[in-house]
Amino acid sequence: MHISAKIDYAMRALLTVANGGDDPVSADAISREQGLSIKFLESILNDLRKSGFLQSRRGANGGYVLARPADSIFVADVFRQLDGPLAEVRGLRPETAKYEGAATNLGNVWVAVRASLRNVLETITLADLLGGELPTQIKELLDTPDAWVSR
Amino acid sequence: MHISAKIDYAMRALLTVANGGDDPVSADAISREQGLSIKFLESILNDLRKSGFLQSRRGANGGYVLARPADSIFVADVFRQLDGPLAEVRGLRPETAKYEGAATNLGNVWVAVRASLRNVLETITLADLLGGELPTQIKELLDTPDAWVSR
DNA sequence: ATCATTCCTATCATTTCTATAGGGTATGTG
DNA sequence: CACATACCCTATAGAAATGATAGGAATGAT
Repeated sequence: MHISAKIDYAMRALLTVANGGDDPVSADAISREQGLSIKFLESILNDLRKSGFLQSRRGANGGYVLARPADSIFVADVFRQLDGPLAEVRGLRPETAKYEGAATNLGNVWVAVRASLRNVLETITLADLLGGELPTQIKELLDTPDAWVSR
Repeated sequence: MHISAKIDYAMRALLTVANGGDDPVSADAISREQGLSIKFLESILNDLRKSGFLQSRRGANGGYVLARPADSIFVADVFRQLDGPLAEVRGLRPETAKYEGAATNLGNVWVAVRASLRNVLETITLADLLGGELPTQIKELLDTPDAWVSR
């Protein structure tokens, strides 16, 4: 799974905005705090606004605030709006890919992949990430030291 | 997560070959059974051979056989050889991406994503898929009807 | 007015993805 | 030995995605 720069930047931008509370946070401020290219960031902020995650205010002292509470924005929501479905096979939904002969059961793998991604991405909110308290089953995933090493 | 045509075709090819037992299965036969473009398939079969999954035999009655037992080839192995690491963020390993300020905890999400992918892809073998019996925790993932609908 | 800031459109270089083409090479069979 | 079969290698290429950059228009606060 390739997690794109776009999603990574979008999450960082959302967290920075959420961290600012009710005060608008400007693109420039986000760009500086997170070290992101301003122009690329601008286009992502625009996507986030159009997707209903952010509200913007123009002019002096303008910037962005969350359009919804931080505990109602799940990581999965951001993925779906900016990158499309969590899991696709050759551009198809996992459950729609049909297989013949020896590959009959392969579809089950792709559906299981999607289900396991959902278990992570649909349970974590912006508020969780700001507070540093992740859901129990995520903590369990991270508690095995094995989770932190490359294979 | 985009599961590429390459991985999809590779899995289907491996399963078809595995299904043939000790008899070599030709690229042409795989292409016909699975409905895959012959030339693209050939290049994938070559990758699979170089990666140590397949053994090839040239000439009449040639084709491919598994180079290792079907119960020792995990889906994750195929991903890693053909597509690289299971999860990457901007081309980096999940645990190496560092985050500042409000995004401090974001890295945990990516590590959790990888861990959950491992729970699926590192537990399913070619033999499981041929036999139609998947590991218990995968069955549990698939048993909820929810797993089969799009979001 | 002026300045800060978002918003819009266009462009673009690079890489990845999904192939296709053509011929070279090895091997088993008759 | 000839021949058919089938893998093997290199090169090319169109399309899409990725990760930006540029310039200026619109808006809002003071």
